[in-house]
Amino acid sequence: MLKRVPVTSESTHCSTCMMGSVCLPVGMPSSEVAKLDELVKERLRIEKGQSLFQHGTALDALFGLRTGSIKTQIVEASGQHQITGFYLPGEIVGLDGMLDGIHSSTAIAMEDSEVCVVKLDDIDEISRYVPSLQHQVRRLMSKEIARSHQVLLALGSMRSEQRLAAFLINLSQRLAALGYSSTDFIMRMSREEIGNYLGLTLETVSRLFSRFARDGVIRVSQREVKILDIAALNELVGKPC
Amino acid sequence: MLKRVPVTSESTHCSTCMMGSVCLPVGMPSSEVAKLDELVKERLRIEKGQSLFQHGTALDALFGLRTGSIKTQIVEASGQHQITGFYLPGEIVGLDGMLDGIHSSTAIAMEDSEVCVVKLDDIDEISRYVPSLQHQVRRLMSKEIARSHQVLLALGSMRSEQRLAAFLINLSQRLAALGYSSTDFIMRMSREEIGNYLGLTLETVSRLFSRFARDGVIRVSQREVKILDIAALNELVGKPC
DNA sequence: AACTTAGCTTGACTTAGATCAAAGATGACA
DNA sequence: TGTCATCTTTGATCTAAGTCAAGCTAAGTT
Repeated sequence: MLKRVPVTSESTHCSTCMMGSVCLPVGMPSSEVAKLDELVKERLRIEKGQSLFQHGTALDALFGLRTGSIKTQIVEASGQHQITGFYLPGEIVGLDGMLDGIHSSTAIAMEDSEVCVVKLDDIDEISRYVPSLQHQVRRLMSKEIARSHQVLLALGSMRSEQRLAAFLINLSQRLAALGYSSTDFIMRMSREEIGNYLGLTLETVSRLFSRFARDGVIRVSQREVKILDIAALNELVGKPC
Repeated sequence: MLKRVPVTSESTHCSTCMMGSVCLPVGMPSSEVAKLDELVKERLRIEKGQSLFQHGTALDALFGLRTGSIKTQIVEASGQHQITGFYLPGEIVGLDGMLDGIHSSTAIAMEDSEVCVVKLDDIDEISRYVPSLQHQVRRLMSKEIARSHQVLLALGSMRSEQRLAAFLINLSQRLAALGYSSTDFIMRMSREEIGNYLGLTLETVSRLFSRFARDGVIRVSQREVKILDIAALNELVGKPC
C-alpha cells in the first residue's frame, strides 16, 4: 500500500523538478533552491484510499505532493469527522501536528499519489547553510493558516451556493497555477466529501451543481466540470455588493 | 492609542515572566528560555477597540499577549467579516500572514491590552544560538493550524448548541491553564462576536445561553458565566455516543 | 450480458436556525 | 439624575438546508 521509492542521483531533485514553481521552493531564490537537492531522500507511492499518515501517530516529516491528490481530515471521539483540506500536486501536506510531533489529522489519497518525503531533521540540517529554508517553512505554515481562515469565512458566513462557488473558484485557480485548464477539470472528490468540507449534505451539493448547470454557470457530468461563467461565480461569493 | 512601552533591564523578561508557562517559551528547556531575554525589546499598550495590526499592512513581528484579550478577523471585499480567533494572555497573535510579510487579518483589542513585540529579525538572530527557538515558532504555528481545524469541525459538523458548548469548554480550559477559575469567568466578547465566530446569529447565541441556564448547565448574567455542569457540556459536544 | 456496488440526482416533507420586531438591561456621560 | 447608546433577551414568523426515500448511472465483476 505504501511503497517507498528511493531517490537516486539520477532522480529529479527540487532544483530540476517541474513543481519547483509551486512546491516547497516557491518564492525562494534559485541559488538557494539548488542547495535543496539533498532534502528529499525518498518518495512514497500511496494507493487510492490508503492513508499517508494517521491522526495520533508520530510525525517526523512533511510531504510534498508530486502527483495525485490527498485529503486531510480530523476525527472526533463521537465519530464525526471533518475534512480540513484537499491537496493538489505541489502542495505540502503534514504542516499541522508539528505541535508535539503527533499528527492531528489523517491524510488519505483520493487517487493513486506520490509524495516527496522531507524529514524535519533534514530541514534543520540544511537550513544551517540555506537560511531561507526556515523562512520558507514559516511561509508555508502561514499560508496553511490563512487558507483555513478562508474556509472558516465560508463556513461561518456564506450561504450554501456561495460556499460551493468559492470552492469551485479556489479549485479552478489552483489548477490554473499548476498549468491545467482553469475552466475544464475533474474533481477528485465525491459529493459527500465536498459536502463534508463545506458543511453541507451531499444532497445539497448535488442540487447546487444541478442548479448552477441549469443557470448556465457550469456544465457538470459526475466529477467532470466545465466552468462557463466564472464571473457569475465571482458575483455569487460577493465580488460586487 | 498604540502606546510603546520600552523594555529596560529592570523590566520582566521572558525568563522571569509569569506567562512563561503558557506563552512563547512553553515547553522549551529553561536553559534555553534564559537566552530569550533579548527577544522582547518593547511592549505595546492597546486601548479597547483599537487595532494592533490591520489586514493588508506589513508584518515584521509576532505579538505575545501579556494582559487583556484580542480578537482577529478577516474581511471580505463584500464587507462580510469573520472572526478567526479570540486570544487570551500568553497566546501569540500574528502567526498568519507570514506568507509574504503582509497581515491577512486584523487584530482588535477587546479590552485594554498589552503585548510583547517579538521582531521576526530578532527571532532569526537569536535562534542562531538558541536552536530550539525555530522549532518553537513551528510548534506555535502548528498549534494555530490545529486550533482552526477544530473550529472548522465545529462550523462544519456541529449543531448550534454543540458549537456553543464546545466554545465554553474551550474558554474554560484556556482560562484554567492561566490559573483562573475554570467555572467562573467573564467573557470579553459580545453575543454578536460569539455568533460571528461560531457561524450563528447573536439571537441564537442569546437563546442558547438562556436555554443552558434554564437547563441548569450554566448560570449567566450578561458576560458573566458560571459553569454548573461541565459534564453536561461535554456530553453535548459528543464525548459519549 | 447480467448483476453488483457505489455514487449521484431528484422529490416530498421537516426543522433548526435566521430574520424581523419590540421591549428590557446596563453603563457612559452631561 | 436623566438620557443616550449599546447590548441583550424574547417572541412570532419564515426559509434555507437537512432528512428521508426512491430511482438513476457508471463502472466493475463474474
